[in-house]
Amino acid sequence: MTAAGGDAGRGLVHDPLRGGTFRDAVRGMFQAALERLSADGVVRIAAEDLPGLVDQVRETADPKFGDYSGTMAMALAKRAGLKPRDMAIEIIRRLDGGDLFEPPTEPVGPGFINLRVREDALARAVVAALHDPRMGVAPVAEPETVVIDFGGPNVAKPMHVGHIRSTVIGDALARILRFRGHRVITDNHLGDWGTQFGMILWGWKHCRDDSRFTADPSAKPTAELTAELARLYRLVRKVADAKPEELARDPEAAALAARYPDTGREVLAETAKLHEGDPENRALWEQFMPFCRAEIDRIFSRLHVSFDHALGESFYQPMLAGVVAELMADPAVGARESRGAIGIFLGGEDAPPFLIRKADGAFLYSTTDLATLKWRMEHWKPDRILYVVDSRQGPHFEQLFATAKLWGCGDRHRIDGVELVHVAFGTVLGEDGKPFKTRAGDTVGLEALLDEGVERAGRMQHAGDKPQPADGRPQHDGDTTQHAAEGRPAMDAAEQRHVAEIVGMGAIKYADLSQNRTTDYVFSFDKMLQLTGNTAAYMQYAVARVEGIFSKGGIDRAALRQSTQGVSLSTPQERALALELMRFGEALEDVEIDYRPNVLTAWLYELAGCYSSFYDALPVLKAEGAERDSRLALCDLTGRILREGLELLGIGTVEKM
RNA sequence: GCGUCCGUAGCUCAAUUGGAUAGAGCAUCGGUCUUCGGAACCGAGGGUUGCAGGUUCAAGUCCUGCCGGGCGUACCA
Repeated sequence: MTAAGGDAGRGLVHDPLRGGTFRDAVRGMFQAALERLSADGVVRIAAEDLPGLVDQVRETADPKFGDYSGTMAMALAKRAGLKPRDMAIEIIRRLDGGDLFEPPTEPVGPGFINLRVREDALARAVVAALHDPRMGVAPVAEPETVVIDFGGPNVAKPMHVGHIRSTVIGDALARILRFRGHRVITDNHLGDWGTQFGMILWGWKHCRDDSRFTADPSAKPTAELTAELARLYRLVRKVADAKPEELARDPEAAALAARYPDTGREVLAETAKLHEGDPENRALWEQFMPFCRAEIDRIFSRLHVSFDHALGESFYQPMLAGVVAELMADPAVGARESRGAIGIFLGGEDAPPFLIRKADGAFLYSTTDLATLKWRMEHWKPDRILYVVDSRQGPHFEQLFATAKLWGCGDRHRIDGVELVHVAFGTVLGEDGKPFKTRAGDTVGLEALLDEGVERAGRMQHAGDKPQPADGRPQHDGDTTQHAAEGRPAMDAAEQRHVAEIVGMGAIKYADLSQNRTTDYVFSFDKMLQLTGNTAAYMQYAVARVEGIFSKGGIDRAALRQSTQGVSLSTPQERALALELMRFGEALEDVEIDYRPNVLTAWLYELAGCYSSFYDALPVLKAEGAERDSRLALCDLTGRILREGLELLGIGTVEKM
């Protein structure tokens, strides 16, 4: 028997008491009803149409319509020559809600079939989740090996605010897929072999500032060398581009451009020499690389992002010539010479070919990506590879994937089954609505953003939340405790710094993750660092309130989680909270469908909102008996799920803030 | 030119991929404040979803045309 719809199709349990979702249970019910409908001859439904119809089960737009809704009656009606409403009635007649749902009554509007979860079923599901270390979310039935390629900064090139997207989105997807039960392999595909290194080599040779480097640069602290390399990169880039308006603003670059008019070509020559194994360039590269990697590690570690592997472009360098030879020898691919370069003509003669070797003999991004793909196929045998990369590289990935399928990447049988996905994200725009240029020198640096986020979070801790006193005392005077808002727990300076780091970092990550990854967004310091409203701080605050209840009440949470006592959901706030808690698994499933972390942020915001309303309306510690225990159980589960949900986004939580 | 993505409230963004009355945050205005933490809660105002057609039970979403913009378009990554 095959179930349909979402994970149900992969044989997951439908029972919300055993890690299934209510949504899957509803889908299972509709599937059975539709099969009966077809058997009874009301309307013929082909087996292959069933999943699509059953997937039309979703949560309702408004609680007044119940909790879940099926819309397939309206689509089916025409085929059967029935009115949508009559078709809905035929379906309802065959729908068995079991002991999970209120018996459906009659269709609403043009033919919506609405279902409401029974209160006792919801309460039992909450208790089951309370007892479950995974909080009611079962792992996927068929785990896959998923390689996620993200981060991938260019070394020796300073990171700016546009660089956090790949890192933050990729890290969140890795965590979520792992929690879902997949075997996830993360790889930081560092740009350590490209043209930017040619710029640095040229700069090192022509305009290195010796006052910053006396004898042996490797004796210098990491920060000094990397800062000088960054300076050289920015400078040489301007000289090589030789744009009059840029040179007009930078006398040093202008002077160099006048002295070395052929810098652009020379930079490419330095790159080519490095690739050919020129001893001097190779030695410099080896000298710089540990510092560059240390610098990158430092930033990623501050972001709490780690990778299973960091195999940069240089790692694949020895394989590139072989890849090109293979592609040329393979008639299925037909790579050939054109205008001195070597390319693959995927779209016929008219469309631009996929170039894999330049006329000067140097290899390209595309060559490295093909070698990388082959290496990953051989060593990791993935079912899926996700590339979390800027959407502007869409055409590159189309060509890459098309070539990979033609070529086979060393395993022609296997490649057909591998899902290659460009998880594209939009561009970060400046306040003027134009993209931040990686190449423009004056963008907001990533580290400055992180520092400012932490600083603002720190200031918030000292902000008096009551209205300003009449005597106009300054609100922020640097004092760490005296003017803290009443009711806030006391913290020492070290704790405060820790909290500020978590909250500040969370705000920045959340600001990015909460938007649809595919749309461009306008970067705003203030928006990025906001701490009220729909922000990570809102969820972190809800967690801290949960913690506050348990510490103030001296509650034994371990005992609470083993309690066999049921919960009661008699108020609207308790019911709404409970229902939201049970949708954790649905949210995670939906994230994976399109690799969209903002589905999770939106749901977490809903959940935290339900908790805040619950918290505001109903006493917990001051409630009595079974009611108190029931509410404590809801608090515990909410705290755990919020914490886990944030963790899956790479965002930390604190017990006090 | 061709390809591609986009245009939603004053601002920044959502919208379960064709579903019900297009939702949030910020900003504005009003209320909650002797009860577990006010980074909170409750409420109000604010929209011809760029424009014009079309498809159907149903369109911000799909199709056509126009207007405006982003990005890409052979040896950067």
